[in-house]
Amino acid sequence: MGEDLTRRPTILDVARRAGVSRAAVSRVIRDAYGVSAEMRAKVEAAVAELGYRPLVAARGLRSQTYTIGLAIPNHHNTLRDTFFNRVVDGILSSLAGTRYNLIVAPSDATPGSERTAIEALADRQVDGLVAHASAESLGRLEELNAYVPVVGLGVHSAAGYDTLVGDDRFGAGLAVRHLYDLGHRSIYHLTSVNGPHFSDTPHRLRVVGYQETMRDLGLEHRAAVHAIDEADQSANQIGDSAHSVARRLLEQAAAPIAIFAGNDALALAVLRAMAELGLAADQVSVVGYDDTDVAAYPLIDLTSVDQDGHRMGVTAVRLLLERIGGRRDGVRETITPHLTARASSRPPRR
Amino acid sequence: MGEDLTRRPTILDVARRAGVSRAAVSRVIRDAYGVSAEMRAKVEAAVAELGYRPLVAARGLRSQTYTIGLAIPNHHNTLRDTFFNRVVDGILSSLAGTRYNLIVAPSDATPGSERTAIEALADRQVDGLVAHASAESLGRLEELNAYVPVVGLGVHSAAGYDTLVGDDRFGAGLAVRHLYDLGHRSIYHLTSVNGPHFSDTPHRLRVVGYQETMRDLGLEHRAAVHAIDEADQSANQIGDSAHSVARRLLEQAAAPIAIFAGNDALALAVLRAMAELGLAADQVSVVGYDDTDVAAYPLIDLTSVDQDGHRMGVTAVRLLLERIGGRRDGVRETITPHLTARASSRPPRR
DNA sequence: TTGTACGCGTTATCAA
DNA sequence: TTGATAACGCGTACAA
Repeated sequence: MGEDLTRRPTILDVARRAGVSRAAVSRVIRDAYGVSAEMRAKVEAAVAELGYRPLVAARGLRSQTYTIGLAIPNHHNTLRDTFFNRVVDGILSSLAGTRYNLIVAPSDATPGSERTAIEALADRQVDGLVAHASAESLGRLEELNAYVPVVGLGVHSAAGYDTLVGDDRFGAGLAVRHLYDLGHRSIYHLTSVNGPHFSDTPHRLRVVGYQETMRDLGLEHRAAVHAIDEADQSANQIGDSAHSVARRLLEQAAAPIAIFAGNDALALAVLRAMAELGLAADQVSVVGYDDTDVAAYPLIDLTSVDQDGHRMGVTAVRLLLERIGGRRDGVRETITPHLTARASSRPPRR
Repeated sequence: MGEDLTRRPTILDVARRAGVSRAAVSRVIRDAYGVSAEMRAKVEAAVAELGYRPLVAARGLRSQTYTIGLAIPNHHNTLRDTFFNRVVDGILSSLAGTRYNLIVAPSDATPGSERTAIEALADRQVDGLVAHASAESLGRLEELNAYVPVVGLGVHSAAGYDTLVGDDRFGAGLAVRHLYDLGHRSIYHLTSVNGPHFSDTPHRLRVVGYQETMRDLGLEHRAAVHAIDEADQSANQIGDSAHSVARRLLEQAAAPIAIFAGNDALALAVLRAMAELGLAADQVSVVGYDDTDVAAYPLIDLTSVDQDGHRMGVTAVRLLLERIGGRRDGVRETITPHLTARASSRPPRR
């Protein structure tokens, strides 16, 4: 046995072992046309004995890598939402049974980290790229789209590549109408202003949806948006900042009121302030956004709007496979959110 | 401008543009020895104009890929813990400023998914592989370690590769002693039996640590382990199962008691049962494990043992770089956990 | 049905 | 200091 264990076996090792040519091995591996049963048996035996696996890099140099790349943030917030985990779930379930693998490039809050993650995937020749991009990376995604199909998650602006967004205006409407249907008329909105790029962001669109729906319900004169500025705050302080804003709001407004929060973290800050002030759900009703795992936990029981990350993952894969299959033009898909009602929203006490 | 926008620029495109050889461009890119200032300027200009980036696959065929691979589960539990997010944080922070990129291969609960993730990274020639492996993959990691440095996360069994574990026995001791120091003597343990491989798993080691510490404290006759069998349960039912076990425990035991839960999800089930029965922390004190984000949320305020995922990530990178730098033998590193005391643990009411 | 030969983009070696 | 050329592992025309 002249096996060299310090080196990964190559297609040539397999060919020698099986006593055939490299081309023959290649054909068996890819189960291409023109392989006799005898040849197949010999080669497969050699492959198994050596534990041979083709190198994606070498393969990718001539054809595809059969890889889908996903670039997402991995920020550590006080309450981490599970949205991207669900997206990953969706992608994995769609990819199961195909030849494609998923690799994820996570980014942190460091400047340039998001760009690094995106380039890392492009440099590794993914056959399709799904990216959650902030404003700085949108242009680069456009360029990359010339070489590889791109799906932009949460990209609301126009783009030459496929985009996939949750319908935040609609979702905000769901929250407001849910509270309205319960009997609430004093419905406030709590939002988070994160950074200088506030337009076309999910939070901004939820504000718009809130205002539109209040107007449609004839409540525009009672609409009030309270904003938390996350710009110059560290992760741990965000919760505190939201908490103090929520607390002030609760102390000033006359119960019963309802609060639609721009995300679950903000909603939890409200719940905390409520607990401190001894307020119950029929005095202050709260609806969050994202439907994080925490929201479903029985002691929290927070009504929340679900963006359906799983479906986003499934849809992203479908879009990529369409583009890989030949579609040229960019498409925009919208995922309609739905509301999960829980104990935090109740009819107002009379 | 004869630029072909449908193709990624190659090193040859750059060489032609700059009027030099491919080798020269390569040297500038890798800033190797023997490049004149003039040559560097010409090449860098051409690189910038074309937006050239080297292909990792082609590079990897001759040398390294400068890639660290991380294989981790992405399971959707009712309360998702944030441990792996912190590991990613740690890896990213260690890799910042180096040439290395991180790519993650997530696995789901599908049979073979974990193996697929590990192979996907190996097939892509990562220079180092960090993997959270269940029992089925341990052998394969051993094989792969011959070709690429491997770090096994949470691998307690002996192995030829580097392993990195939290000291679960010690962590369990921290929890028990914390409750003991508060004055508790009736200290129970709630654990989760996940699957057939219960030995050498973190949960099993926490049980051992619990029993050892109870013995050291002279409380062995009062030690009692209550187990939840997750084996044939779906993700959503786990919480319910834990909840009913917790509820029975609370109804049968005479308060004040203390419960050390094998993880935060189990601890939250206890908190929920306590809320239903109207029990406070001075009647039932609870300590969890993992220090998830939820634990720190003020309305939950759960005392918990922290595995320090961030440090695990940092350490994993250090181990890999050591191996890449030449170390041959496998090493075992242990991360010492620490306890964060919160409102869920209190001195017992007298 | 099988084998030969070339090319993919890059780096390493050697010569100039 | 630079350039020509041979690898790296694999896929695929083309020839046999």
